[in-house]
Amino acid sequence: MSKELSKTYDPSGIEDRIYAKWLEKKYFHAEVDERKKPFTIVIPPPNITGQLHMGHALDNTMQDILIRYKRMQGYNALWQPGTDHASIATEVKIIEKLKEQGIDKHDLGREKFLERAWEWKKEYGGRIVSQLKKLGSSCDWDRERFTMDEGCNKAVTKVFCKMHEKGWIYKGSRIINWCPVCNTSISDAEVVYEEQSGHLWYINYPLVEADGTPSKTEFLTFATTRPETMLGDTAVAVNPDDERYTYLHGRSVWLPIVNKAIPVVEDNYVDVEFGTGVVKITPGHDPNDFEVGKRHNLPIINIMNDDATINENGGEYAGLDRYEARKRIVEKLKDLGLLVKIEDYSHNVGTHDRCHATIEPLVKEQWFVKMDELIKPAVKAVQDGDIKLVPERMNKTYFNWTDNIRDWCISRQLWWGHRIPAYYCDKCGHMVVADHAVDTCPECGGHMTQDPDTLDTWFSSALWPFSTLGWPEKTKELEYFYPTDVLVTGYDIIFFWVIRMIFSGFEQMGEKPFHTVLFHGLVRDDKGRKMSKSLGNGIDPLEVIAKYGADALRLTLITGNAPGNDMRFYYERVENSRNFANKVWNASRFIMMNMEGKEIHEPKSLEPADQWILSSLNNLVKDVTENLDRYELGIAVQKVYDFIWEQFCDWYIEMVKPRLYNTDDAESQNAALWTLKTVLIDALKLLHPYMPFVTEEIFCSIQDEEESIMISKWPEYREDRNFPKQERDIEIIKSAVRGIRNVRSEMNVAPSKKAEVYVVSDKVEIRRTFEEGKLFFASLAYASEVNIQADKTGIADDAVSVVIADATLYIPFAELVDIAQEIERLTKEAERLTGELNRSRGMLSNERFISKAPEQKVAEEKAKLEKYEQMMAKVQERLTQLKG
RNA sequence: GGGGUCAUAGCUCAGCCGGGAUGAGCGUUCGCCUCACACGCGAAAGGUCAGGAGUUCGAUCCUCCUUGGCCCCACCA
Repeated sequence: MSKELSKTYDPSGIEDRIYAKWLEKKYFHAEVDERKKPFTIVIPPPNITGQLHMGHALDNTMQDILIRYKRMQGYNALWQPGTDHASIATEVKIIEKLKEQGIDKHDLGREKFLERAWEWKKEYGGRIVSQLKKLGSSCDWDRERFTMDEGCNKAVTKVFCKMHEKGWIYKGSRIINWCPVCNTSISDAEVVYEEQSGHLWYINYPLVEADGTPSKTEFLTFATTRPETMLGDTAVAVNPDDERYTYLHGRSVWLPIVNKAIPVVEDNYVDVEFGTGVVKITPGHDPNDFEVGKRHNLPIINIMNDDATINENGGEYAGLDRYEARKRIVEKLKDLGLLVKIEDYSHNVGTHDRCHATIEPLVKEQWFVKMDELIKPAVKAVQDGDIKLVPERMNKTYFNWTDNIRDWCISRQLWWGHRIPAYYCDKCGHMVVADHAVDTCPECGGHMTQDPDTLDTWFSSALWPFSTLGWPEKTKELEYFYPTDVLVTGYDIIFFWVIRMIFSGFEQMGEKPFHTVLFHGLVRDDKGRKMSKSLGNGIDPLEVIAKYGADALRLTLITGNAPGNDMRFYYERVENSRNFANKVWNASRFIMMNMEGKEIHEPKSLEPADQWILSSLNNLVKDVTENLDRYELGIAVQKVYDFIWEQFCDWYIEMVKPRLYNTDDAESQNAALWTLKTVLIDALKLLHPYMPFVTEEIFCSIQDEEESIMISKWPEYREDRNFPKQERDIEIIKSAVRGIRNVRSEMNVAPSKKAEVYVVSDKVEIRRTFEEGKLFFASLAYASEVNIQADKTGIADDAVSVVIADATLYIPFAELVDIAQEIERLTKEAERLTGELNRSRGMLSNERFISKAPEQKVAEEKAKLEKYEQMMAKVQERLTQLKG
């Protein structure tokens, strides 16, 4: 049955072999089965450009834990996998690659470019998937999807058409964020603000005289960080309540360089406190100015080309880069004597989250999703707890966004992505939005051309929970698995993705996409810095797997961290996880070695130690299950870890060794072996979601009945394995042993010396249990035998005499340290009990409590009070005894 | 400007929404290669739970204030 196992656990080789077996047996595959309850998770689709990083590793480990746990609990567990086309990220990559070959995207043309993109997808798109497999992810790979596969495309087009019909998708000319490097518009969420040091230029505009010419004496001073935008100025604004400038009302100022008059407008947007209290208004290139312009009907002048060079509206500056134009305009203003001063100024500048180029606000015609109505059910669902965010504090972040929501700019000037299903007539300009290609204009019969733009990559991700299950077709999968259960993701994409999935789910399916969102934090480096390519501080999960095994990596990512918090990753922690895998391995190896050649049967009677460990395991099962149900993955596994290492390995296995080695008592030996095996198997099951490989490997070696731990049954709490008395007894024995070890260590007793311990105690249970018994702790130090014998000598009650190296020590039984410490402890205990007694008495003398609280509560309180009083009496008695 | 979050052992962090700081890993000190495991075993040292005030019989946990980090959102020209 069992075979020779190596001394240390070596995950390499084992993991791939086991994963291949799981795949072959189709354990990951879920079919619709009305007899079973579904449990569904959709994967946050990794980008096809992606390489597995620590964030993925964490995210997918969490999902795998939940899905394996539920699968073992008997749910029909589906982990729906897939990848994301990642419109802009991929396009950028392909452009880069083309550049290496000296090819420009536009020279290649759209069609050829897309061919390259698909080739690229074919070549690299599967890379991340194979990396996820290395991690042990139990995704149903037969159902793998892609955001640009046929079904998803259908879903996207359908949603676009539906929402357009409803008026919730519209085309409009608005100020948008323009990335001059990527040459596309981007949504607000994609803008990241970076602190940049720049300058504040104070500039004078001359007032306009009554005859329409610029004044030579009267000037208006204002400050700007972007002087070049003056080419597009169409007004100057002051606050209507600013008394300094009331004289300006109704007047105009002269726009130098451009040489024309522009009006002074009054608007509350202007902050009286800042700068000079005067703002130049450039509606074409500033979101706030755009709003001001709308309020005052100001013309919009676009002065910039898509590549952020100045266009023909910039006169002599046309063709210059924005920064070059800035330089020259400042020089010119200086020459004109209109430059007042330059201050150093540090301010936030919007940049593109992909390429970090400074974004340029531009007025362009783009497609938008109207958010005000769409967002309502999404807000309500979280408010009502219909969708739970874990940890709960994420609600605030969520509402912070929904309360300030703006329309979503969904069109991108990119080629790789879902092309907008809008068609325009070349002749009359008529537009048709349709879910099929439209060639001829229904109005004039002219030729129609499709909108060149594609959709924001998050548009398709928003539909992911139902598009992957077959929507818009009415599939049995959709019926059965939707709504899904838990979504696991990082808090950093709550706006990009989570909210958009929620409102899309309600809008398209009429139902939430999932009932729980489990957020995790960022994985940082050992110094707490974000892992990034530019810093070069990223740790490759695949390297960690290669060196320590996937189990060790998984355990490291899950422990020592509360939900939603960022975590630091460092190798010492991985080593600890690896050590734990090894510990489990060796404990199992020990048990298997002792099982060798023996027929183990369920014992007729168990010894207290066996009952103790079974009972502890029983509690553990309950604890772990409860914590998993609360998504406390870290706490749950910590408990398994402690149980296996401390209770099971350090105590139980050591306690049981004499029985294993004693061939005279076959019954006792069998009971010990049966218990070892039983406890180990259940503990392995509890550990399996976290460390799937090592647990599977051991499980398959130690028993023949079942072929895989991953489809075995999750342990359940059993009343018949609840032995509270034995738990207490063994705890006392443990504290006795600890006390003895303590004394040994402090007295520096040579390992070869034998320690004899005589217990004289009124603890009847102990006496009965270990009467003339022998506890052998090989690990105590060499040959330390602890004889616990009753009534050996007549020492005081509750004390132990330890004979070590010919000296006899007396140790108080309760603590087995010394009397002073016990007195201290008891004094504290008395203090605590005083508090408890006061509270309890207070409550019971409170009429309102007596009259209003449920009877059961009052009874409980009374019982408590009685208990406290008894405890207090005991403590007091013992204290006087000790002091006396 | 708005919001969140953190401050617990030398380091990194847990601590179950008021009741003995039970802590964990790493590190440190001491003793051990004991026939599962030195990726191990045993023992120990180390914390006025940031500071202050309040509520309470009782606060690391609740309220307020102060200080110092981190993050998100908005963005003032």
